[in-house]
Amino acid sequence: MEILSSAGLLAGLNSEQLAAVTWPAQPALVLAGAGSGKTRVLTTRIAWLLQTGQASVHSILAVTFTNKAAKEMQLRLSALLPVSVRAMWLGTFHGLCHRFLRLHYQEAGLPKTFQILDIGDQLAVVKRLLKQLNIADEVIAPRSLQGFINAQKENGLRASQLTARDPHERLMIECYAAYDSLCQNEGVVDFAELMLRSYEILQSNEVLRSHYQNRFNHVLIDEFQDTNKLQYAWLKLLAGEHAAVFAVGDDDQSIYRFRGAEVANMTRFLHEFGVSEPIRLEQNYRSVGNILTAANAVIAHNASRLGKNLRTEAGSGEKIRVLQAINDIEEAQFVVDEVKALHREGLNYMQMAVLYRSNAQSRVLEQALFRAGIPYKIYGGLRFYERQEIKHALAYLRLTVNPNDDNALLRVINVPARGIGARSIENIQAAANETGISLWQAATSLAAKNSKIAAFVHLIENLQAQAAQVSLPELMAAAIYDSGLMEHYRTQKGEQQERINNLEELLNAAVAFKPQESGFNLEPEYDENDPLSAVLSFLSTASLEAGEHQAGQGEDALQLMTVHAAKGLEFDGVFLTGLEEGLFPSEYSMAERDGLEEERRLMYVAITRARKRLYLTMAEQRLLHGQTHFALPSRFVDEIPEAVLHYLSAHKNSLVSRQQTTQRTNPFHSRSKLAETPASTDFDGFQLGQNVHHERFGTGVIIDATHKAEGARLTINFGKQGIKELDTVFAKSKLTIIS
DNA sequence: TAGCCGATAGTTTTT
DNA sequence: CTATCGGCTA
Repeated sequence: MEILSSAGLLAGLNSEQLAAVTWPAQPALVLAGAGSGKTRVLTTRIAWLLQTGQASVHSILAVTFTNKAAKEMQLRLSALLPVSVRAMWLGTFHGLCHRFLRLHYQEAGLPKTFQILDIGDQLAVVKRLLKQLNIADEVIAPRSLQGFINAQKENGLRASQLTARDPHERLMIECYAAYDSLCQNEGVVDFAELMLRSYEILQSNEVLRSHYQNRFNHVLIDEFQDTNKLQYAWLKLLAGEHAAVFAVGDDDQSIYRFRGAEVANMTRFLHEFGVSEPIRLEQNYRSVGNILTAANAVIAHNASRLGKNLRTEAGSGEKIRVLQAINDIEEAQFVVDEVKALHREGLNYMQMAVLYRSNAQSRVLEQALFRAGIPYKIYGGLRFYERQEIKHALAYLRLTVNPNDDNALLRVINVPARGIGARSIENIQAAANETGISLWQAATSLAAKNSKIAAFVHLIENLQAQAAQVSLPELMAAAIYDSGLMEHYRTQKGEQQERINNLEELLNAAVAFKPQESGFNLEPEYDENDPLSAVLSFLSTASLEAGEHQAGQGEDALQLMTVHAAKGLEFDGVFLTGLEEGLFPSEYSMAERDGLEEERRLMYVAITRARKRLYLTMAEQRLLHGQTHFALPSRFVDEIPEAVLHYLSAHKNSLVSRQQTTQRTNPFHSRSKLAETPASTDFDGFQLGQNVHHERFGTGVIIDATHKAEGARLTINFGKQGIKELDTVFAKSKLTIIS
């Protein structure tokens, strides 16, 4: 096989990219702007390191956040190099930690068959724990405890390392400790535990630490701005003194602070790894000039940044189309009309996306699209391996490989119903608590007295016997059919066909599953002749790669998703909807410190998704939680230079543009006569939803009003200035109606 | 043990 | 508005 020359590998890179790819074996921080060829730089660097003999596949550690990104890198890498990238430690933080723990389960104090808890499983454990400790939901809400535990773990802190500031916190910490020991007893680990446990082992076990520190001399990280405290510490520990850490990220695209991501890790990296200046990738290969101008202008309003300005060699392109609709329904209709028009012009639906800040906004869009017969695909919602029937089927498998998994037992002991009711389960739990054994052990001891329990025990024992002998698909089939699960869904009334299909799909997945490719079994310890290894891999993959959000691949469909979900994606045409104060930027975020900057980064991410055409839309009125809300256009729209914007009127064939030269004190407020709000009561000359100007507070919208003996009392949302209550008797002279 | 009812809450979510 | 959950009843 011909080996590509180094020159061939590097051909076509721009000077910035070349500098990054061929950076010497020293720490580097690459500031990779949106659409600047980040993945290419990352993969080419790895290929270059390998090809020039600076590194071997064994000495490279490459980390991503998503499975998608990891797969993408693996794919591109194998296209660049004839070597097998299988042996490389390339994967997600959690995937790699998982591999580490499987390899060193003994050092980690875990059973060989330990199982992974996803968020749903974790919540179930937390609920069970609180019940066990007799703590009411009102005292500690399960979700808040779950959040607390995860946040602490992501900060690298165990319960024993925490000090309480108040009694409530002390209780939370006690629960955290109890939770950890519960998980330990049951042989299960949550996502954060995968990381924390790995980190702790590396820290305490010198043999392992020096082994890995010596092994990895190149550590590469993607999306570095999204790392949390623990991930940073883990990387630093693994890298040791000598590894060349190559961190790639974009501080302007840090949008996961609510999940513990710390942008500050970027500056921290510069200091702690002695990097004087980041390498900037500012050449954008995605968007036309006007879109980049908008993105640059918006993000320039943020104070805390490392600084970066995207440029393109493409032309300025079309202007960004802006539309303020009367309400959310009209906004959705506009999107429908434009999507239709673009599709007629030859653009695939797939190449267009409708983005919104929160999932709740999708409904109106969905209805309009459905009515118009436009195929669409919504991202978000339940993923394949999170579905009830799938989790049930997998719980049988989990119980088979790890009978101490109380979670799994409780999930399936009476699904399908086999006469083990609440009181029987209570008996089992009581027996287990008494002697400190697992539910499974308690159940086996109670089987002699209870035939229903005996039947269940027999079912699981039968699966266990098969596990050692039959293949994964056969075991999966046994779990689905012998348990009666399939029969259960077949005989249940209602729309169960979907669940049956999913169970069949699960069987297909088991048949198609290749443990060697699951990314967890690349080490010599993996025994491909041991059926149990395949089952463990399958279960782990199910937890760590919960699958696609929605099926229906291959179909040409319009893409609907939140801005968060759109990160990393790109489309020819993008509709950025719901650009209203309070919604985007969201009200919640504005209460938080630096919350507005995070929202602005989100806006930056949203804008930079578009290649050629970008629409910014907003509604004056929107139905939220069953109530009509009035809002002003998002401040982010005002932050975009007028020169790249093109205002559209809200009516008929939508593309009718408003004269560019129209005096533009505030184009949003020059509402057309046709678009007048439906008759509303008069409040001393004012109306609900009206836009007004106040000499001190600026522009606002009347969101509430009450009649008074004399005049009226108006509640006005002045956006940045806040919501004010004004009395017309006093304020009338200071208020001007502008629409 | 399913099914119904009322109360409740309701940003974003890579693993 | 509307999805979800816990408690209660048939």
